[in-house]
Amino acid sequence: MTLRGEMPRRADAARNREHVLGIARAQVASGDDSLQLNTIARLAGVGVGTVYRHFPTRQALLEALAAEPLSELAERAETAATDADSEAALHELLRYALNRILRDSCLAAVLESAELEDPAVEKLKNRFDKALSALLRAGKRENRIRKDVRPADIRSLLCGVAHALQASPHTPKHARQYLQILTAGLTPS
Amino acid sequence: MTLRGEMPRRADAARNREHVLGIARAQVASGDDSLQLNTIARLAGVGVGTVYRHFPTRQALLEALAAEPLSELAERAETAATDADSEAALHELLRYALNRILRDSCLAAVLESAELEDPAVEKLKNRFDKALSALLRAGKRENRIRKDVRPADIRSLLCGVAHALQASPHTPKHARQYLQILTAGLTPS
Amino acid sequence: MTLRGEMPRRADAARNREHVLGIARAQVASGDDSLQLNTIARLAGVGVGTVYRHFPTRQALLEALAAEPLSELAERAETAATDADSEAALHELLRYALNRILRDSCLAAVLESAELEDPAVEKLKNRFDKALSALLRAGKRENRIRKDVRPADIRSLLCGVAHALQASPHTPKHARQYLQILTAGLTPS
Amino acid sequence: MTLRGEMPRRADAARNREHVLGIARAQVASGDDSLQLNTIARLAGVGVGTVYRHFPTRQALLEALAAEPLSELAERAETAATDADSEAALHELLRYALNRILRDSCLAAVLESAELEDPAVEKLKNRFDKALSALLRAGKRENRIRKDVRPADIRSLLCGVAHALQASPHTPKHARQYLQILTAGLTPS
DNA sequence: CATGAATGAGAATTCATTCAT
DNA sequence: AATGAATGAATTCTCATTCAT
Repeated sequence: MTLRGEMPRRADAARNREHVLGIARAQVASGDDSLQLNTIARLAGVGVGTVYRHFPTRQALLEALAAEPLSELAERAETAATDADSEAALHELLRYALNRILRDSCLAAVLESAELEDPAVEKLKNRFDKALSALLRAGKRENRIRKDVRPADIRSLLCGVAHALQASPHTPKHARQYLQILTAGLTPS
Repeated sequence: MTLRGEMPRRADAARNREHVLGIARAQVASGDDSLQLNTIARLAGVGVGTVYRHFPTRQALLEALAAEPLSELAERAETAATDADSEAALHELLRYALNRILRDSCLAAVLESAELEDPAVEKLKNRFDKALSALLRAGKRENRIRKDVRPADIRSLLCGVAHALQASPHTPKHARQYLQILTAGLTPS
Repeated sequence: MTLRGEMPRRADAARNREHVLGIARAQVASGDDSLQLNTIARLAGVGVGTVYRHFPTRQALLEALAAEPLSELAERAETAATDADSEAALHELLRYALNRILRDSCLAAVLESAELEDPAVEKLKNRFDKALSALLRAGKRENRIRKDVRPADIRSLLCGVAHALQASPHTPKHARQYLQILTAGLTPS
Repeated sequence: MTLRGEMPRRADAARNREHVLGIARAQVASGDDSLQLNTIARLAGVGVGTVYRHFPTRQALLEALAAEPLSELAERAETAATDADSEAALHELLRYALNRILRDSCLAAVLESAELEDPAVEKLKNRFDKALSALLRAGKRENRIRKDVRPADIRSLLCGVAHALQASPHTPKHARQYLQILTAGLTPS
C-alpha cells in the first residue's frame, strides 16, 4: 500500500524526501515540534529549497509526517471494526491510538485539525472515522457507549487525554489510568 | 523616614501595572495568547521597559493574569469542600473550573505547569489542590471517586477536556457532554 | 551526411521554443513583466532546463519576445518611408508604435536598450532606425521636424510617453493627447 | 519649515533617522534604487530593526527620501505661480523639476504614484499640483498651453521625459532638447 | 535534447531583550 | 520609574542557475 498519490518521479528525489521526513520525525520525536524548515534542511544536509519543494508549507510537512501513523491507525481501526468482541476491540484501539499520539504530536495535530491540505491524508482520516463509527455503533447498540458520542469526539478526547498526560512527565501507568477514565466515561450513565 | 524595602508601590506604578494586566487580559480573551510584551506595551500606551519592569518574563505576566481567576477558583473550591453534598459540590466546581479555563488560557497554563515563579500564585494553586483533595477524599470514602485520582490529575484532565473542546468550535452543550464523560469516568468501575 | 552546425532545429525543439514564447508573451500581456524562467517553464509544462536551453538569459527571452512586434514595426516604418505624405506617414507610424509599446513592455525594453544580444533583433532595430531616419530627413527638409532629432530620440521619447501613460490607468484618448504633444513638440519652434 | 509631522522624540533617534536617510539617498544617487532595507541598515551601521522602526515599508522610506526635493519643488512652484511672467516661470519650473527628477528617482516615484502613505508627502504633492495648476491656468488664458493639460499630465510627462533621457547616458544638452520638445508640445496646435 | 530536482545565497521581516535618555 | 529606540539573531521564503538523470 502506498501512502502518497504524488510520489516524486526520480529515485534520488524520493530518497531525499524520505530523508527529510526522517530528520523531521526525529526532531518531533525529540520534543521539538516547531518544524522549522531551514533547521530541518540543515540537519538533513540539503538546501532549504529542497525541503520547500517537497513540503511547500509547514502543514504539508506535518501531514506527511502524520501519514504513516495515521495509516496504521486507520488499518487498525478497520480490523477492529470486524472484531466480534467490539468492546475489547474499541478499548484496544483507543489504547493503541493514545500511545501513538503520545509518541507523535503530528498525529494529534492531524486528528484534531478540521482542515487538511493533503487529500490522501484526509482520506486516511475518513477511513479511521468510518471504522470508529462502526465500533461506536456496535457499542451504542449494546448500550455500552453514550448515544451522543461521535468519531470526532473520540479523536478530540484522545488528544485531550494525551494533552493531559503531557502536562507532566507521565508513566505508562498514568496513561492506562487516564484511558480507563475515558472509556468509563464513554459508557452511558 | 519611611521604610524603603517594604514601601507600597507608587500609586502610578500600581496603576500602570493594572493597566498592562488589563490589556494583556483583553489580548488573551481575544484569542491571542502569544503575550508579546512589545505589543502589549504598545496597546497599553506604555514603554516596553515598563512592562518588563512589572513582568520580567512572559511567565510572570502569565501567572499574574492567572492570579485572579485562580484565586476565585481556590475560593470556590474551599467553599465546595465545606459543602455537605460533596458530590454535587465537586461537579459544580469542575463545571465552573472548565468554563474558566475555556475562557482564559492562562489559567490552564498555570494549572498545568509544574513550576511557578510567583510564590503567591503557587500558594493559590496549593489552596485549590488542598480543597480539591478534600472533595476527592470525601468522594473516595463514598466510593464515588476512583482511589487513584489526585488533585493534579483533576487539573490535568480538566485542561485536557478544555483542549479537546478547543480543537473545534464548541458549544456549551459540548462542554457539558465532555464534562459528563469526565465525571462519569472518575467513578470507580 | 547532413551539415551539423547549420541543421535546422528539431521539430519538437522548435515547437517547444514557440510554446515557451507564447506563454511568456501571455505573461507579459497579463502585466507580469518579471519573466521568471521557472514560472514560465511551469506554465509551459516544460522543464526549466528547456527554457534555459532556448533562452540562456532573461535578455535573450526578452529580445525573442520583442522580435515579432519589432519586425512588424520595422516593416511599417519601411513602408512609411516610401509614403509620399511623409508627415502623415510619420504620425501614423508613431501612433502605431506607441500602441505596440503600450501593449508589449518587451518592445519598449528593446527599443530603449543600447546593447542587444541577438544580432537578428539588432538588425531589425537598425532597419527601423534607417526607415525612421528617412522619415525624419524628409520632415527636416520640409522644416516640420527639428534638426536635432535622431531616430534614437524618437525611440526614447516614445518609450517615455508610454511610461508617462502607464503611470496611471490611461485611456486611448489620453494616449492620443500625449502623442499630439510629442508630435507638436517635434516641430521646430 | 519642518517636513515631518512625526519627528522622533529623542535626539539620537532623529540623528539615526537622518543617517539612514542619508545612506539611502546615497544608494539611490549611486544608481541603486532597490532600497533594500537590510543593505541600508548594514551601510548605516545600525540594526535592521532600526531601519524598520523608522521606515516600516520600502514605500515609507521612498516617500521620506522624496520629501525634501518634493518640498523644494512645491516651494519653487508656489513662487513661480506668483511670477508675472508665467511663461518663463513655468519653463523654468519644468527645467528645475526635470533636473531634480533626473538626480533623484524617488522623486519621480512619488510624482507618478497615485497612492501615498505619508499624508505629509501627499500634502506637498498637492501643494505642487495647486501651484502648477495656477501656472497652467495662466498659460491657457494666454493660449500658450493646451486646454486639456492638467497638473497630473505635467507630472507624468516630466517623468516620461526623464525616463527617455535615462534610457541612454544623457547630456545636459539632451535634457534641454527633450524639455524644449515637451514645452513646445504643450502649446496648442 | 529535455527534464525538473537541488542548490543556497539573499531578501524581507519579526521580536525578545537591553539600555541610553 | 518610565520610556521607547536600538539591537540583531532568527526565521521564513524566493528565485536564478546548475546539473544529474
